This record gives sequence, C-alpha cells and structure tokens, in this order.
Amino acid sequence: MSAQKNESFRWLNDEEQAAWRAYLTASARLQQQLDRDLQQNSGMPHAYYMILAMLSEAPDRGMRMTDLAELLSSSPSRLSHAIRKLVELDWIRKDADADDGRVTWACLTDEGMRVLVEAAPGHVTTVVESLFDRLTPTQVAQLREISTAMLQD
Amino acid sequence: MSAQKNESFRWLNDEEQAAWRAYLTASARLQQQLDRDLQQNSGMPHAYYMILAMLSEAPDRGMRMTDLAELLSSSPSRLSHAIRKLVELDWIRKDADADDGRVTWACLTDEGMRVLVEAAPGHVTTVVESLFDRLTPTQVAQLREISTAMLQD
DNA sequence: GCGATTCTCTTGAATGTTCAACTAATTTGC
DNA sequence: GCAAATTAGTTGAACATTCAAGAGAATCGC
Repeated sequence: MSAQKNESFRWLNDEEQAAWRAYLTASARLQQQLDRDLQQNSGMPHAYYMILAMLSEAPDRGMRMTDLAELLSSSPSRLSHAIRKLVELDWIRKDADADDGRVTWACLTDEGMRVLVEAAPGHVTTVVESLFDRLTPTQVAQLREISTAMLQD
Repeated sequence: MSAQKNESFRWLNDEEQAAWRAYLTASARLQQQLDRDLQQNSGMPHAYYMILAMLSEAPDRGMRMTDLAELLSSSPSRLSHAIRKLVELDWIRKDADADDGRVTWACLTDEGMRVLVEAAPGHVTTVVESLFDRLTPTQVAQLREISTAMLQD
C-alpha cells in the first residue's frame, strides 16, 4: 500500500486479472496431475522424470550437472539432492570429468533408461489428455509463442 | 517403448513437443520468480500469499477450509498445514461454524490484511514484469482461453 | 607464479508438500 | 432411531525444495 500510494503503479486490468487466475489454476492442476500420475505409476515425481528424460536425449546419455540444472531450470542444490537419490536407485551414475576437476557428469544407467522407457507412455498419455487433447492446433502454437515470450531476456 | 509398441499410442507431434518444452520452462521459471520474490520481500511463499489474497476478497474476509482449498487447487492437508503456520503468525484466525461442527472458517486478521496490503504491490510488479509486460493484449486473451480450456471437465 | 576471484558442486538445516491414517460431525437408508 | 456411509478437517512421517554456507578446483590479474 505505502509503496503504491506515491508511485505510479501498474495494477492488472480485468483481462489480465482473469488470465492470471485462470493460468494459476490451470498450471497448478496440471502440475499436480503430472506429479500424482508419475508417483502412482512410476514411483517418482515429475522433476525426477524430467532428469531421466533429458539425460536420455543427451550424447552418451550424460550431461554435466550445471548444464542439466540449467536445462531443467533447477537450482544446483535441488539437482544435487535429486541426483543423490537417483544414484541410490541406480538409475543414474556420477562420473568425474577428465579435464576439469570441478565438473561432475550425471549419466543415465541402463536401469534408469529401462525405468524411463516404462514410465514414458503413461506420462505422455497424461500430458496429452490433460493438455493437448483440450487445445486446438492453433492454441498449441499460441501456447508455444506465449511461453517463449515469457522467457525473453 | 515396449508398452508403446503394441498399442495404438498418441505421442506428441513436433509442434506439441516444442510447446510442451517451452511451457515447462516458462512456468517453472515464473513460479520460481514468484516464490523467490515473495520470500525475499514478505517472508512467505506464493502459496501463502494466495491464501491471504483469496481471503481478503471473501465476505468478512473468511472462508470455509474446504472452499478455500478448492479455490486454491490445494489438498485439504496442504491447506491445513499452511493455515496452522499462518495462525501462528497471527495473520489468520480459525473460527468454528455455528451450524456444522465439522466446518472450520479461516479468517484473515487485521494483521494478515496489513501484511497482504504491504506485499501486494511488489508481488503484482513481479507478475507484470515477468508475464504481462512480455505479452500482447491478444496473447493475454489467448492465455486465458488456453488456461480455461485446460480446466474443462 | 601466486593471491584473489570465480566456478562447480555438495551439505545440512529449515521449510513446504504429499500421503495415508485418523478423529469427529453430519447425513443417508431403512 | 440407528448403523453405515459420507464429509470436514487434522496429524505425523516421508519426501522434495530452498537457502546459506562451504569445499575444492580452475582461472584471472598483475
């Protein structure tokens, strides 16, 4: 209040307000759906699935921790804790870098790949049913553009 | 993979794949921005801000727990834990319902209202800068329609 | 070369969320 | 009326994430 009294201050207009409410609800529901579904069917949260998925597409199924964190929009700490758990499960292996002693590589194990391959169809079905089956192709393109715009800078 | 071999199975096409990646990154970044910002400036996560915000708009600044949970897309348990913390902070008070002994009302205290009013301008600024300043009015309308479509059923 | 800085990653504590189990109150079916 | 089912909310344990602090390795500046 005090900060807003004496400064010109941009509030949300009605259209923005409606969009914001709808977005918050929709994204919260989708996130919960993804997490619940993966937890039930594959015993891991969505964040862990994404780690496996990103590694599976990387050369030799391995990435440097920092690059992986950046790709996943994860903090280094969050990734470090997650990788520790995934190593315990034998889904991921940590390798030292040959050139740079600071760098650790996270690598998908065969077991991790197996788990991912088993989890993927159910997960994708959830994504399709919760999101893409509800949108027109035009809306899918719009969603990509909007999301890209949000990532400017 | 194996599960997908013998069943007709809808995967994501290229456009959906691109939209999905962009959406995941954008929504994760936005959520982190909102949480970090509110934690820094007001000492609470976004979920707690939303509790205060929803109550502030309700008649007499109070809602039944179940209704509040539904409005926030929160589990009863999550809301219960959160309200306990907010009661400790004296930002919220819990009242018994006169007619139904199962029902609890969560009510915003004057102190809670004060905190919300102080937090709001900074928070809205974050929302505007992170989201609405990056979208055209057309995209704002599209975002609302897409979010609404995601909530069908 | 070598101290200061930066970079990469980890750690432990504090916090928030989920899940399953539970209590208590109300409503339903008969 | 009353047992069974439903509804509202809580609890504690397990788990995930954040945050601040820090360790170790490479790089920068001079």
